Amino acid sequence: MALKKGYAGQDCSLARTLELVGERWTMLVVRDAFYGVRRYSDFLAHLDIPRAVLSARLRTLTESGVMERRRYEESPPRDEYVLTEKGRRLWHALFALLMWGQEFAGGTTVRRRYLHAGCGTELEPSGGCAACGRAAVPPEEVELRPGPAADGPAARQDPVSRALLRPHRLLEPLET
Amino acid sequence: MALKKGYAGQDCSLARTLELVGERWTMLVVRDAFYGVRRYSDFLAHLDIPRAVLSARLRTLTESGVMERRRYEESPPRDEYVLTEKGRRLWHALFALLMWGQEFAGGTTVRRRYLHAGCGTELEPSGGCAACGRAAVPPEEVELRPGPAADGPAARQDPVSRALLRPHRLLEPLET
DNA sequence: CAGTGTTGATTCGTTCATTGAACCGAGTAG
DNA sequence: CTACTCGGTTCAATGAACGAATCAACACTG
Repeated sequence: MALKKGYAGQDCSLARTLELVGERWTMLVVRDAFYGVRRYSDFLAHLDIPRAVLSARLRTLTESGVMERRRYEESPPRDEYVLTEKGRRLWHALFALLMWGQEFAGGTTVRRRYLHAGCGTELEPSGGCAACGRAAVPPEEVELRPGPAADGPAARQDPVSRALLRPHRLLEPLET
Repeated sequence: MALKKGYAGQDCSLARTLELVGERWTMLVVRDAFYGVRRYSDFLAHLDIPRAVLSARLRTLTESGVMERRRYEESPPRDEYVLTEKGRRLWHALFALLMWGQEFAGGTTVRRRYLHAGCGTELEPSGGCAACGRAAVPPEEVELRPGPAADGPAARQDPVSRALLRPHRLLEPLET
């Protein structure tokens, strides 16, 4: 996991959470999985992550039950990595971190907007929907849309980034 | 920050957030700050963190405006580290990670409970209060109480851990 | 059926971060 | 003067991340 002894001695839910998803890159892999990324090569292209690290992260995520490796084609054999229920439940934590970054670490450019699908309202920073009165919108009901700064000069040009310029339901496989 | 180039190329709120609070130990330092820990030696005793790492984390947290270093005694000169508004706004993300760990990474033992102070209701996993209908309870209104497994055999014995066995309002300085 | 391309990796040398112990300096109490 | 506490820094050893190269399985092309 992390370094020498994990967070030994910290018998705390947060420490245990960080053992699973607190390593470098792990949360970004999970974020991409919410965005609909499923294939090794797509994670690789979108994250600019060393291959060895991506392999290691996908392995620990599947071993801990956050993601699941699934054969979706027999010939040629192709596997995909998808979030399990356990993984999907990370949405609120991930969204909270995202909103915090948008407010405090971002500057002014909004690259992506998160809407409550159907209702069409933008999600609250708390992850709820003001229009519906839902305190916690599950990721299946969230639609991702490009924000005003989505296609700016600093935008990435890989296939995944381009695919994310189209409105897209979270967790649905991405069309690259 | 992190390794060679941070998360260069990931122009995303989440990546920027992780640049600030995604390093090893950082979130645990922030958690302790919510618990009321303020002094270098108390972080050290409670976290079992190498001194060099604690110094580095406190420095980056103050440099990025998440925490503030404050002189609270002139002779002998003593400083304390407290969360800024920017830091306090991390509460919801931190609480979401905590709840996820309690459900999925914890086992069955609940060491701490989080109540809406005044109202006395236990917080929802979403961070809201069902009784008051508040979608997002701010940390100032959260009371921390020991749960059933708080004083179990695996409990730490440092002064900070012992102080946390008493009911305690978040962010209030801890009496050690 | 040899050559080329794609996918999903592993291996390896270099660079960087973490660890834990030792050390240090300011200040104070005895 | 000595001892002790607080809040660090320094240092050698270790482990993780990086990026490039390589590899194996399979499909497609000519």
